[in-house]
Amino acid sequence: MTKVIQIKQTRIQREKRLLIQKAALQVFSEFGLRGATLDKIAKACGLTKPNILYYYSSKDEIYAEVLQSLLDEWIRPLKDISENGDPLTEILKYVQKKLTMSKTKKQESKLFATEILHGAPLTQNILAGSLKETVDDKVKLFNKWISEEKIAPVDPYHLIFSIWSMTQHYADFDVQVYSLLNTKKRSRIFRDAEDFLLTFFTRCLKPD
Amino acid sequence: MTKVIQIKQTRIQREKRLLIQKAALQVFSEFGLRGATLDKIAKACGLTKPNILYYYSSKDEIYAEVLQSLLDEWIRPLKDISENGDPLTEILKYVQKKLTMSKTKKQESKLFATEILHGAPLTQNILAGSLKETVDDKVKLFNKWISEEKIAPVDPYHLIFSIWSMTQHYADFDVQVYSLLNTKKRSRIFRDAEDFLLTFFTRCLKPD
DNA sequence: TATTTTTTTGACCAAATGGACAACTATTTA
DNA sequence: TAAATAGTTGTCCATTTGGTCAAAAAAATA
Repeated sequence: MTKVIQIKQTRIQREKRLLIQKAALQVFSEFGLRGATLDKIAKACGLTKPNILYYYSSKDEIYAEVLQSLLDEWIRPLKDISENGDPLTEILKYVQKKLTMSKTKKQESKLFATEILHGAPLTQNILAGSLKETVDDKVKLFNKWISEEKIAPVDPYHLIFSIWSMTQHYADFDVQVYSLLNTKKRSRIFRDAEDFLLTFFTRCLKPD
Repeated sequence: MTKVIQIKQTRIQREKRLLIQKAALQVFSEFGLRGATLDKIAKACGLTKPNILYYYSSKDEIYAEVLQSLLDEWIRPLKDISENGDPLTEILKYVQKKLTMSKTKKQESKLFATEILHGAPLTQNILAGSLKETVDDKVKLFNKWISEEKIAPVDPYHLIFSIWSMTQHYADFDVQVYSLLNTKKRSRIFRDAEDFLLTFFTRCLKPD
């Protein structure tokens, strides 16, 4: 009568879970948690609804997992800012990485934005936990660079916010950005944005 | 048998429609179009669901009206940038106004962000219409200022995007911003943000 | 105040949706 | 290859939700 608990994932489980996650990311980022339905996710990955519920016990569980795996990826580039490199170069490299992510990980960016926008019901503890740790760590580093006069004295927290907002804008608000540019400029949004941002941050961070 | 069509709004109609709009803004900005329910809106304004549907024929109609009245307000400060003032001062004033709006019109900002994020289904034509007109107009002005060497040569479109993103960040991502700051800094977010942004844009836009 | 018009609401409906489950099929494993 | 385990699906159910409607209540008007 004892129920056997399965420990190791089978090949099929790995494959199908990944398939579902991909489809879910797509659907969640387009419609949000509430707008997304299991039927939409099912259609997007070619499985049936009960089949999806065989791998995940609820819609919320899928959402939580997609969000979790996204968050790890989200924090990483910030961690990569190195104490040893040239301060300005390190920061500009971070800006570039974030901008690239806006281009290649648009769905992830939008899903993350939607989550925060609606009060981060599932993310609060991560924001206040591992993300805060990393941010505080880098703030300390930035303050060190400032005291050594290697970058201009600006509030490090707001500097980080400005990098996040300006880069993520090109993913989250892409519809608006596209609407406002003509065809010519549309084809080189990311090149222009990179030029702009690098010039911008260089001017702002160069020590006096 | 002819149905009499009512032209003028009664006092009660004006009052109740406003009441519903306010509640709807609150609910839509917190839950998004799909997450918001008529019951939630009803509770938020103390009316019954059928009563709400006496004033608006559908949930979508309420959403459309709330969004419309928000958009007008949204574009206005950009229009106010004056050709006659000092270029840098005019732009900094605009930054300040937008930042203030992030503080005082948080719900509006979030609702707008959610709409764009999810593809701007109801806003596309406005983005490509009156907003684009205003933006193009100001881009021309900025380019004039650049050619007169009154501000530094930066891409005016991306300059506008940067102002929007950095200021709106404090409304849309408030949960994240709050989570990452300690109590001391939390109490003066907007002061610090203003300092940061004004320094930032001054450094970037001062002609060489 | 009597009549008409506007406003309000309880009860109801149909569609959408998250999820349960038993029966069936495919895959592993012994 | 037989037994056991994993995977799949059609069918069903309960809840939520946008919206209807007729009747009652309140307000405006004559």
